[in-house]
Amino acid sequence: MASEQLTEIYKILFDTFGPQHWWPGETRFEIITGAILTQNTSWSNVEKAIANLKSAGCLTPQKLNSMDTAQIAELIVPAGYYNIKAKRLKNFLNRLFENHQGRLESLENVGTDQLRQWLLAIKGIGPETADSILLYAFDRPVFVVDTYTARIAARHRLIEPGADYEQLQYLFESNLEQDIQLFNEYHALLVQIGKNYCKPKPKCESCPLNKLPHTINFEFF
DNA sequence: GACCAGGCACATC
DNA sequence: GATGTGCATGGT
Repeated sequence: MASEQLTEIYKILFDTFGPQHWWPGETRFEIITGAILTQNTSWSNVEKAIANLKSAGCLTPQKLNSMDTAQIAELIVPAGYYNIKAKRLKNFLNRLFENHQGRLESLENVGTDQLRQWLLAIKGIGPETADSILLYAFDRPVFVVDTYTARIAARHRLIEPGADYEQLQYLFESNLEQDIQLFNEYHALLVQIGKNYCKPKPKCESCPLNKLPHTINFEFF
């Protein structure tokens, strides 16, 4: 049964790594900004960009919205893809000011499905970024899927290799309690073990999940 | 120097 | 609908 396996995996990960305290970020807007900046980028690089924005006093919707794309790009260089990410931040802000007067609090009243659609309609926000924002900035019970989630689920035979985002999300959401804190911790723990063991060149021999009764199959990768 | 990172949009077939 | 490519810095 998938739910039992998912619960067992969670237990091992939590016992091994402990609470991850996600999302790192002092404000809701910092979390949203980080979610866009971390697209296909290591968090250590994102931290430098966030620090630049903070020390420039730009980490609020109002301040960032008053800057042009080139100015933003300059500050977020360490995060990589800085031109496209500056545009994506502007896309988000443009929509936030058009529809909600630049007030993030105004989004609190929007239903989860509707908020997800609103986010996905912004160019540069895909399913993972949208769901990260929903879970970590707006405390909605949405499971965040990323490349590690896909690899780990496939290696443990929980899903077909090549499964798409929706299928992976359904696997977790339909087999776990709809618990915001559980979803928060689970995704963070998957990233943690992913970074350490579940890379394209995996280190399965020493992986804590290798103790599980079901085997990991390398043939797919 | 190669490989990888907490994706996404767009072109092409 | 599936597959390929550009975007870019910084750590291992």
